[in-house]
Amino acid sequence: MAFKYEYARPALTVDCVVFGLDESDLKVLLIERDLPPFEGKWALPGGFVRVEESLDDAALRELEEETGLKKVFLEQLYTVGDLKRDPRERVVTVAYYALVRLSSHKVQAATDARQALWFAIDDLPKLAFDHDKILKMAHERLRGKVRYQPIGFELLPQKFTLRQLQHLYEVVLDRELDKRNFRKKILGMEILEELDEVETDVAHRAARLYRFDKRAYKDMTKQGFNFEI
Amino acid sequence: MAFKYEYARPALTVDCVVFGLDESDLKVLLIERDLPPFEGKWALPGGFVRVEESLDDAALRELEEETGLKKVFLEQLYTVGDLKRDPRERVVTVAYYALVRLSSHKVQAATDARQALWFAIDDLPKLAFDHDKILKMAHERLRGKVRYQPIGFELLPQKFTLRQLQHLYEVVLDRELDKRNFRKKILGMEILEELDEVETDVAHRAARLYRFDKRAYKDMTKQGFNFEI
DNA sequence: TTGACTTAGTGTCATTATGACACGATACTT
DNA sequence: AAGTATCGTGTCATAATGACACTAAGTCAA
Repeated sequence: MAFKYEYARPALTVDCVVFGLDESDLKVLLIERDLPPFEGKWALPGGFVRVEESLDDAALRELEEETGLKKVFLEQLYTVGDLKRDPRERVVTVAYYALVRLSSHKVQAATDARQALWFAIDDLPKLAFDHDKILKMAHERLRGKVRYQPIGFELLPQKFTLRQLQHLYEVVLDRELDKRNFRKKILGMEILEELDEVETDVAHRAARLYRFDKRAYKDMTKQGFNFEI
Repeated sequence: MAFKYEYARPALTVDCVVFGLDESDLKVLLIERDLPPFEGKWALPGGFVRVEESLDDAALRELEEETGLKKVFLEQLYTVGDLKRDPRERVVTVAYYALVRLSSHKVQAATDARQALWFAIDDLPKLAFDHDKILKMAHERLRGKVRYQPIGFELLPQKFTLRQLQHLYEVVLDRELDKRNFRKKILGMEILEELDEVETDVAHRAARLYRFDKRAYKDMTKQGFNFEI
């Protein structure tokens, strides 16, 4: 009990909503808590912010400690500070959301977590604290932002087919898109690099692979281009 | 020094970027600090979050204490927690932005502030801490959000002319809009209530007054309507 | 009262963007 | 060789956008 202050201070934590995508669903990574409160319950990965680290660093550190994930796309979401959200004491949490390429990251539980598991967003367990509220906000943010910022690519492998890209938008936006119109629109933006490769290991005609051309996108935004699906 | 914790805790504050609109400019409300650090410098109104109040309440309280403003539109913006942003110690601040009807609120400096003054957004003084960075974020958020959420009305009197509404968008978006197209678009949305009143005290033909019909807007959003300028 | 001045209020048309829609080509499987 | 699954492609009707100019109404000053 070495730190003393004149006025009471809320505890400060970070929590992360980690999204991933597979062939069928949008998924969220949850951990099973290994400590009270809510021991044994599912929760968002997260933990206390250290006094000598930035908020972003805290989120990245907790993510790695509890799930093994590194170098993921991470953006701040919202800060929640309701009075009774933690039964122990006043805790303010800075929530983040992260997007990961599901196929290329192995998750592994570690500190403070018995296990880390992917859940389909339509089939979630009950969550500890007010994490269901945070998760819902993150989902809404993703749905909104994916339409006007090219962040969806963070959910796909670096090389992907147009089918996969369309599938991403269909899953995140939760509605079907017309194949021809989608291809017309996304190719018309000229932000995809067409590769001389096709997908492998499929039992039918293989589709061409593309890569998101970040450079081209940045150049175009400077000239007033707006991404929009 | 009555409060002791096992680990060091950052201090937690709130800061508010308050926007107002007059006949010519978008304005921001700043206070002249009456206490160190940055005593005598201009800054965003804000202050420490009490352990028994929510973040939103803290923002509203600080706003009233330092500027006299009550019952304003307020939304959370971003949480900033860089290590050296406050010279005294680690301070994490939850930033908010507020929109007020400039004409109907008198501002008055109080606690911790020598004075509170409106500054045109293109003619700001140097600010304390990293408040210029926060202000810039708030401005970008406003520019972005005003296009797809009907929050601009918070900057106008309850009864306004289409000229004033168009002027709002021109000032916030920083580009000219075509009068006929603007009127066609906004009236076509059917979210404005046409009043049987015209503006007064103008030295030319008086324009009709309108009022934002929140009820109609809410009903329409439920049916999939999207506001967009 | 009249003429000058200032802003209100209004419609068309060309261009562009959107959204609906179907089929032959290709590659793998049996 | 036939079967099957997905790839990859174009047209057309409809809707949305954006450019553009004049008359009407009211105030003010001579």
